[in-house]
Amino acid sequence: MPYIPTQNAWNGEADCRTCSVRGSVLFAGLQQNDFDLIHQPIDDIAVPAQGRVYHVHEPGARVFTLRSGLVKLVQYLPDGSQRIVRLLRGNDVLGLEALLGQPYQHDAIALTAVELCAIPREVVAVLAREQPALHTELLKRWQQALSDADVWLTELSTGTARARVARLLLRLAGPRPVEAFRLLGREDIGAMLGLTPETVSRTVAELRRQKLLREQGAGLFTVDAPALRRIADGG
Amino acid sequence: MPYIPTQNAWNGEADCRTCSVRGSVLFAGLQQNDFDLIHQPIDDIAVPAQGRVYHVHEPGARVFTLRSGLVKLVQYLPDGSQRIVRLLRGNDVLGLEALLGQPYQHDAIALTAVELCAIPREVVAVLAREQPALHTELLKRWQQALSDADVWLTELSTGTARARVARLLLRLAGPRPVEAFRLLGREDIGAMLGLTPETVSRTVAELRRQKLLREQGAGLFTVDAPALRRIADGG
DNA sequence: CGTCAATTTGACTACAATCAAATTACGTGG
DNA sequence: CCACGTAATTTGATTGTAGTCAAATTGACG
Repeated sequence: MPYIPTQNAWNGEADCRTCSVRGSVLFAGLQQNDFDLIHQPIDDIAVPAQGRVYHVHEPGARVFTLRSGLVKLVQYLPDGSQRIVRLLRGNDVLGLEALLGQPYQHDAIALTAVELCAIPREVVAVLAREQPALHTELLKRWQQALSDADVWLTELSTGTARARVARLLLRLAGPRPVEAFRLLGREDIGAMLGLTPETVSRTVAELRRQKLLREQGAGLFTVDAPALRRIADGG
Repeated sequence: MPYIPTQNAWNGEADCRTCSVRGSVLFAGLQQNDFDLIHQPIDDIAVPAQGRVYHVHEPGARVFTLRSGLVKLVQYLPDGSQRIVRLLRGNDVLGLEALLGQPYQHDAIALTAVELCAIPREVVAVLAREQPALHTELLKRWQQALSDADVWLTELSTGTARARVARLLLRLAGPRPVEAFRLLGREDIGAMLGLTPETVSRTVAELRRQKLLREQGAGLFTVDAPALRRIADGG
């Protein structure tokens, strides 16, 4: 049962010189004439929640910049069970493997409604050749992804269920836990932490009883960051 | 107790135009005059078992090519416990983050006696600029590392202790499990799989009783690959 | 309001962690 | 080469935590 019926991406604008990629860190510093080098369309894409951005093993034709929303990268085990190996949010890049002519390594699935720019790999290749700055930026993204993967492994796959859930909540809450955030489905959380949905449910429920996780209404939550950090660090 | 007394690298040859980096996949295709671009020494380094290639947070001055031996990349949790996030073997590259001017992200520790080439980041940068082929090769290495990290997480941090150990053994045995291999210490195996040394010991012992793992003498082992695969896939 | 899926809760089991002790392997110096 | 001391590994007994299976509840959506 690894396969969820595919909900395809919705293709929008055919060209987006004015689109916000230009404001994204990835493309910051490009001049107008750099955009003249682009001979293929950069698509502006919207994907609804649960929709697929790309499918594992699909030939990697485009690199994506995430403009808004949340995307999960999923990998499958032979027995059909799944593991979420990374979460991507605003301004993250996905599908970098396309630049090497490789097929995509994961299923990329939208967790919320998502907007992204789909850039043909040829376009990125050309721009990178002309613009060393963009090029360096790409390398940094690659390294960032790698570093994320390592931290993900270390933090979210080690320790008790309580500690793992605490670490994930801190991550979802963001660097300064001022604003409320939306909680993910129990199954997704389980797939990130290597736990069953039931265990996640129980653990979350307990944290809520202890008021370390508080619902603000409309499915939005805030955390008691210091307390969670204690648990995360093995308190 | 996260710190093991550092055993430093042993510096050897000051220059190695004739050294085997040239034969490595990374530098394959370079011409003699490409080597003329090198104005800084490429050191040939030997590190004894348990020695450190580099230390986490140390400024990343050089990229390394592993010529022989086995290296682990280690990351630490706030509580001092450690997790091995990758294993590197012949012809793998480590310390790529140095190319971006970043500090090293891990402790790189030799599991066996190790030989490697230490290449100043400036050298790689220059060569990469002159030789698009090398450049592409670098990107591939980066992507490879990322892909390894994802598989590592999915395979080695998911499922029962039995399944994890089975997957690790298959990995250590190599693609075609013809030749014998050396088993790692129980603590290291534990740090890779997220298990305690005791659990690893018990699990390994059971696999040996079932003759799915056989000692050939001198601490060398062979596996019953098909049987282990069944266990790995949740049989 | 009814249906279906997701979540919660409960009871029980299985598995791995922990603590402790015994044994083995290994490097060192006699 | 052997004896010793130390570290690593194995084994045992017990506890604690998470998995499993099942049922009840909630929630979303038509």
